[in-house]
Amino acid sequence: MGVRESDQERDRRAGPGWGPDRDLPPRSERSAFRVSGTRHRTGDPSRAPGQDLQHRRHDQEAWLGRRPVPGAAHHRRHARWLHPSRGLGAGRELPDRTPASPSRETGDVRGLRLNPEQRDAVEHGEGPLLVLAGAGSGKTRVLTARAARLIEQGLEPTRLLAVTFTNKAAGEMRERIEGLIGRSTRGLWIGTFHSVAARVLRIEAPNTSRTRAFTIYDEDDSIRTLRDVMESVGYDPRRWAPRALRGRISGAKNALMGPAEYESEAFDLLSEVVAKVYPAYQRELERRNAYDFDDLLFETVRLLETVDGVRDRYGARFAHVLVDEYQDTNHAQYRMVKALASKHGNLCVVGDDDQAVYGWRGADIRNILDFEADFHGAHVVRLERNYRSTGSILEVANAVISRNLARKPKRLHTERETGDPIEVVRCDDERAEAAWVSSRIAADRSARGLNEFAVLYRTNAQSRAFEEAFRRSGIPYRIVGGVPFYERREVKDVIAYLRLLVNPADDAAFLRAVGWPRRGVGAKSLERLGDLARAGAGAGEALEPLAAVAARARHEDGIPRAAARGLRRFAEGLADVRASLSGCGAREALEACVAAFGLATALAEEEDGADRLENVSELFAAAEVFERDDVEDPDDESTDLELFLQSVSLRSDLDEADFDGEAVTMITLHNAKGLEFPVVFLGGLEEGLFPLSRAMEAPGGLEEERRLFYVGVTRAMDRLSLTYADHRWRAGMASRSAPSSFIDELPEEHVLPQLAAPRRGRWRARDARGTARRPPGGGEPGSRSFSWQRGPDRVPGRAAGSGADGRSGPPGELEYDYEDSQVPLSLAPGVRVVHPRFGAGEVLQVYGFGKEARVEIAFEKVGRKKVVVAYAGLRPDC
DNA sequence: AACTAGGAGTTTTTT
DNA sequence: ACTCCTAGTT
Ligand SMILES: Nc1ncnc2c1ncn2[C@@H]1O[C@H](COP(=O)(O)OP(=O)(O)OP(=O)(O)O)[C@@H](O)[C@H]1O
Repeated sequence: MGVRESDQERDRRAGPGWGPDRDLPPRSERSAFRVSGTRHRTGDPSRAPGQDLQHRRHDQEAWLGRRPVPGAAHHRRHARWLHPSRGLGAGRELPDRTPASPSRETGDVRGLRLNPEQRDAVEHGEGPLLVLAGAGSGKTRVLTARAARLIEQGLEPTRLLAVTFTNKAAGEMRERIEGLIGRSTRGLWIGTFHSVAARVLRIEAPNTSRTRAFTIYDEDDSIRTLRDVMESVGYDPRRWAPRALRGRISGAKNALMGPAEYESEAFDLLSEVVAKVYPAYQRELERRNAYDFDDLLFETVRLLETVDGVRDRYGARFAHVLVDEYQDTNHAQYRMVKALASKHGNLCVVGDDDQAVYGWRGADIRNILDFEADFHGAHVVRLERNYRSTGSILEVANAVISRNLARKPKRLHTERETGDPIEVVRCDDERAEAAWVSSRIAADRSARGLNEFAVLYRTNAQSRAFEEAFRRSGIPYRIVGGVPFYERREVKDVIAYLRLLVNPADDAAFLRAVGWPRRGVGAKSLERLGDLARAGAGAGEALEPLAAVAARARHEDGIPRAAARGLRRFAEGLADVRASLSGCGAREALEACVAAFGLATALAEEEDGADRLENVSELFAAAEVFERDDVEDPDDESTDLELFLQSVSLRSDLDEADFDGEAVTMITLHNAKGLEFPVVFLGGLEEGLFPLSRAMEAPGGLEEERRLFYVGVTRAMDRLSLTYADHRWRAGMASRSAPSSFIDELPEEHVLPQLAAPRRGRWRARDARGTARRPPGGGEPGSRSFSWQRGPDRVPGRAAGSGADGRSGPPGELEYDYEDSQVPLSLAPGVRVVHPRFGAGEVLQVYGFGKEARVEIAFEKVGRKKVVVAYAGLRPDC
């Protein structure tokens, strides 16, 4: 995962005399070494902390003269967080002030250049502190420097808690602090709210209803569980979408509303259902020894606020609490912070209300705006100088954000040169957009390293076109976030076995594992198994885990012979694996499961078996190098496997096989918050996509989208290009869209006159002839909300003329010919056609183009059907 | 029980 | 496009 690194890089350069860190090879190589260095530690918990440090130092020496073995770099956990823009981009800034002496000895972090306000914040003593400042003003630098300074002044790292909003930010902060103090930050609690909460819950397990080995349910697990629960409470999951229920419950938990509170506030039909299901769902999670994401926060707050002594214990344990991106905290997080810092009030939060982009998750900007009133006597620092971007970029950012009405005015200035104007590029479609970006990068490649480029976008789906373009032109890239590989079916399946090993009560894992590979156990048998569990429990008693019932499944219980055997063997297999494991290593456990249940064989036989196997072997690699240091604590006795699984659920680890070499970064705007890149391409600036129409449905949605745009703009250090496409494939259908309204908000003087990317392929609009055929209103009323929206204004004259082949088509039609397109499309919604078998009908919807094109047709006789144009033999009905 | 086709709902953003 | 679920088939 890419994260801002240049700061750290600069910080390193700041001190030519800074301990062993001087003369570092490029970042990536260092991480490569860390891989081998830290591998020793994995699975060797007996090693004393001191030894560990020595190891690290040893590695550091090795950096001086050696280059790493290529390929050794995979999966060192922090490596992934390194900022792509490390290196060149970062180096253009003058070195920071040189410290008087190597800081490792003196404990001086002031070699890091800080302006007076920043220094004020860094050196602020006890008591609450708020740094409220705009983008690129050095907030994170302050937070990091402050942490480093506290440690250098002798505070044990274990007594520091630093909380961030995303995993990337957490990893990055650790890196930065380590960079500053030149040694390991072992024992420092640093992580996301969720991971910190999970850790508290592990340590405090005796004070909770769960054991230390609890499972963390992700959204998918939650929904499945809810479905089960709904059924047992008597609601039909087809009538009430479990997904919607989950949303409500999640919202409630983040507002710290338990089932009882929720019930009293039920206000509509759905919430009445929720009120019934919520308590049952909580009981079920407890039975399964599981928490869902939101429980982590909820339970931690409950623990801190209501269980005697817990809050004081953590209050005493942490002398200081630091929170980054505070504007994105929701109520539960706020209460958690408050409880943790209540004893001493040493709470330092930094944030920017203009970058609040998680409202949809319950984040409340008031947390930061009211901080002063809330934490009495808080010291407030404001930073107004931006150190990141050129004048043009900053002006654009200022202009954009000033459009927001619900906002405290704030203006950033920079001393940097004006720089190049930003550019806005119009493209035909997403492929043209991606092609333009990639040709741009290819052209600049000689001048800049690929790590200096980033492509930002609103939705993950947009990465695909870029990916293809980069692949075509041989430009290495890395995708941050996206669909994580552990969300793939096969990976989840394999992980289910591990989960069951660790937490036998995890029915969701049981159901997954028992269903794959096939072992003669079907839905009926599983239902019977559930009956058995119910029969075995007395009234009010918790049901026995399904995995346990499975161990004694018998034909006499009404389970088919084969199924009963399958169940028993499954249970035995698990028991065997459990018995055979000598240690608690994740890799070891994985291997044992794969071997015992023939998982690899089963996978290999599947459709894209090779790919799936590949993914599973990546899982192996991830398990292999899993390190517990980030989650390690003297009070935390969890095993490696337990921690590994929890990390997986928290998405804090594992990644696709990304590598640390030179590569363009592709990342969503949300994920990019907090990062910086010399050259930024921000794609998809189209009305409906960005600002995203769905997001605008919520109150304040447009302003939040605009803040997100502001975040995007302010990621750029030197150059910024915005692109939009006239046509785009969205959700399986072609759409046209207008340029984003955000483009109109840009100050002209800083924008290069519009460019248009060269055309690729052929999107042709046909009009003129046949206009009469156009259906009134442009589409079928029943056919979703889609319409071609070909206003007369959009199709000047005969557009691109008739097709290359001279054929003309119906009106309002979009035609897209890529090189391989052989079937010029002459279909559009509303057109009447005749099918050789189904007869006459009217086109409702067109999916895809060329050979792949399919149309949905409402036939007069047989109703709606989807047919493949290339094979259907459709003729116009005239 | 296992497989398959068809359908329905999603495709914002993240922990 | 895509995944997941359901219903109907084998
Ligand atoms: N006093 C300073 N002197 C030189 N460079 C600085 C100074 N303060 C910050 N910077 C640089 O400015 C850039 C932005 O800093 P930082 O990331 O800490 O800002 P931020 O306020 O956290 O930004 P954002 O809100 O956008 O995440 C970094 O490259 C950092 O190294």
